[in-house]
Amino acid sequence: MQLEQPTGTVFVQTTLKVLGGKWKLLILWYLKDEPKRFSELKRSIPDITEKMLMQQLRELEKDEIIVRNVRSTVPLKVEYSFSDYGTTIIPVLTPLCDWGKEHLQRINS
Amino acid sequence: MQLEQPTGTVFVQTTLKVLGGKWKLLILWYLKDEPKRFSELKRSIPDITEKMLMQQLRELEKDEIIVRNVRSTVPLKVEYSFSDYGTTIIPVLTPLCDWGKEHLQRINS
DNA sequence: AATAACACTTACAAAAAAGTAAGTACTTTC
DNA sequence: GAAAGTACTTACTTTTTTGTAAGTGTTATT
Repeated sequence: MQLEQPTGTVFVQTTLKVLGGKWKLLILWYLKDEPKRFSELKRSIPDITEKMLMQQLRELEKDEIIVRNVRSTVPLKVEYSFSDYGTTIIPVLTPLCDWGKEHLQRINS
Repeated sequence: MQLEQPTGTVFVQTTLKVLGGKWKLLILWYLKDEPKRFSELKRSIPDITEKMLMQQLRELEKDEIIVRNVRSTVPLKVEYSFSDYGTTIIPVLTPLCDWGKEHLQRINS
């Protein structure tokens, strides 16, 4: 009785589960250079609703890509930033971005 | 009156539009080494319905990632394979796979 | 004292993606 | 000549994802 090992197909789909959907890549893109607060993210991505932003942040947090940092300062601030583990996904983002750029140029011609 | 240039956020989302969804990465993974016929793909991915397989193949074709080749042999055969342009997406697939593999190990521990 | 900002939460609705189940037209094998 | 394979197509339903719109409790500003 031997268990099947996961294959490449499983691996690519796993990544899509973490990065997929309409907003996650967008959020990560804005977060990758510096931590951002909830309201800053909302301003960076005006089309996202607060509900969606919240939901996607929570999921990225559960997947340990980002961390939520509450600063109990006078006006309470909540900052989201890449976790150490989360930064391992940046080498995925970069080729994704590069290809998208080429593809955009291609379809606009 | 100046038009805004697309940014990195637009680029990553463009790629997701082409690769996103439940099946496309899976299909491309099976296609990347050798051309496959419709029925071969269906056998490789038993869970996909014929409708979904057809739909996703058509979309990948429209995005010019794959090509559809009808061989007018005695039993008519239709082969799907990466286009030359389509192969430019393989450097995206590879990091996607690598990260997924690491992540799977991580969440299973 | 009213208004606004912050970081959310909730109930509900609409839209998009995926699945079900059947059928088509043709060919080959038993 | 019945059954099975190939490459699809269609109508319809279910599920998943996303959006709408309002509200909460706290603090800061005018």
